[in-house]
Amino acid sequence: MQATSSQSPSLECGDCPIRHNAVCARCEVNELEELEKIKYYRSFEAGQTIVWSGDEMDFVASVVSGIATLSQTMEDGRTQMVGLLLPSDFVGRPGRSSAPYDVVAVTDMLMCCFRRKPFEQLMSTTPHVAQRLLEMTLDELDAAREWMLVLGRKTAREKIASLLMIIARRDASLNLRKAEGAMVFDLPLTREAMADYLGLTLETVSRQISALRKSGIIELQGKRHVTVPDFDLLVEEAGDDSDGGVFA
Amino acid sequence: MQATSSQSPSLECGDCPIRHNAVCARCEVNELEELEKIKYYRSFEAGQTIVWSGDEMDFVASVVSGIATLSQTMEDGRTQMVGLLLPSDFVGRPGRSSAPYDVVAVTDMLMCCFRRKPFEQLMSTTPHVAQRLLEMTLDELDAAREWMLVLGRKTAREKIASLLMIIARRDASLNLRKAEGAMVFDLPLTREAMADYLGLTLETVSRQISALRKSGIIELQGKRHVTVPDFDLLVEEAGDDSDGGVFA
DNA sequence: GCTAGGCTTTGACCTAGATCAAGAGGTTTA
DNA sequence: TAAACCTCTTGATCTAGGTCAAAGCCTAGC
Repeated sequence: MQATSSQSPSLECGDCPIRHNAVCARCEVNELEELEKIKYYRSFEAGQTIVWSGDEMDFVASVVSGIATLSQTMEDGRTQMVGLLLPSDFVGRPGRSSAPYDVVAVTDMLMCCFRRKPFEQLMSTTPHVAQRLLEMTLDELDAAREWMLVLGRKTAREKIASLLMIIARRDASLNLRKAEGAMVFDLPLTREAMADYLGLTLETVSRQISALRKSGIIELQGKRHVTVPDFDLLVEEAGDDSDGGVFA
Repeated sequence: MQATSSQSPSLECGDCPIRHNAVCARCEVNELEELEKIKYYRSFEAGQTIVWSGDEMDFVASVVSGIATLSQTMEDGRTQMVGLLLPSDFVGRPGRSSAPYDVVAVTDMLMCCFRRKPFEQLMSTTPHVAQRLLEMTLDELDAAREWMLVLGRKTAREKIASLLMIIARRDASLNLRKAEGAMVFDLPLTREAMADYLGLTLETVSRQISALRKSGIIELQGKRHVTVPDFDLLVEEAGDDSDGGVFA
């Protein structure tokens, strides 16, 4: 972790926006106090690399606000995004000191960090943290496997539709709405980042978005603002039987 | 779980071949006794479907011996394998009753099963089971993400080399050897299963295996018996920087 | 207002891998 | 001994998506 970052003013766990979804979700008041003692906040700017693959990583953290990507790069430059980090998602792995992926802030971010050793210590004494972390990891594993189907078997058009679907669902759940009917949201990713996530080139992403627009599946206001007139049509295009939810 | 299966004679946990790798690896003697009380064995024949996606699944299990695949299928028949289950791997998810994937026995198999409810109960009282399960799930998440790079960005030739590499590594670690120099092993999968894992067609798999043979990267005795004269050359072909290990 | 530098779109062309088709081993059944 | 079935290989052709190239749009800075 070489990136510079600013220290932020402290925040009470009780007021924390991710209090009921993050790794601390299941904690009792006394457990929360233990966490409170060792936590600290860091913020990162859009575009900043938070962790470089291979680096020592002496902390773990929860995303409080903002979005980051997790990605792998081959020697020749080909890159594949392997995860999208949204508020309440957990970064780092207890028991491992070096980072296996690059973590890059897509938007400005605030993270709630814990030094790794004290956190590991705390995990063995407060079962609710470990329980919640297991639950979150199992969800992420499901999401990764869902994505393997997208990468391995879906067409470019289906891939784009799948990504839009996930973003729309996530956005809906964030605003406590249901994923159905007409939906409006912003794309948090550039065309290139979308391509990295979908195993495509940015040109193909651009073409397929245009194609979906021409078919009336989506409407665009500017490059990033999307309207989906009928969510069911989008789901259809994604070729998806699962009524999703892993990312939700 | 509709599949018929035979009940097998009991086995002492102390003599169990996966005792030190499975979900029970960290258990103390007394914890093992608790597990012993609720475990039961089932065996399955090669080709048998162990669980159908969507089915109720009222048990969880460890693979004792044999190999199974985890896969997803779209309505139109496209399928993607999302995991390979080897001895000591865990199947099922505490807290979830319906199976998200098809689980199919590739070889004859023996599984050590636990009814889900008692297992969940036991998990909350014996921290070592939950701890180990978290560790195993994190490893699987890494493996899944490693595979996302293979599916999203590698060429057919690199995909095949990656798969051979994983199988060779796993085989070596099973026989307590190092993955290096000359290696010999059997392919546990048909060309079609390999294609399902790699997001390719079986014809492409066949062609690329022939191509690797012609380049001298591998030698074949029959269809399934493989000799790798120089493991480093294979790793080179896989285009892999990571010195692997996630599957090991 | 003008220019520079990101993003994004679109076009023309090319290629890796899919699809379609035929046949070669091998092994089970009869 | 053959017939029926697998699994696998190889060839011919097609196409989705990649590659290369050129502009179009926006915002930022001057």
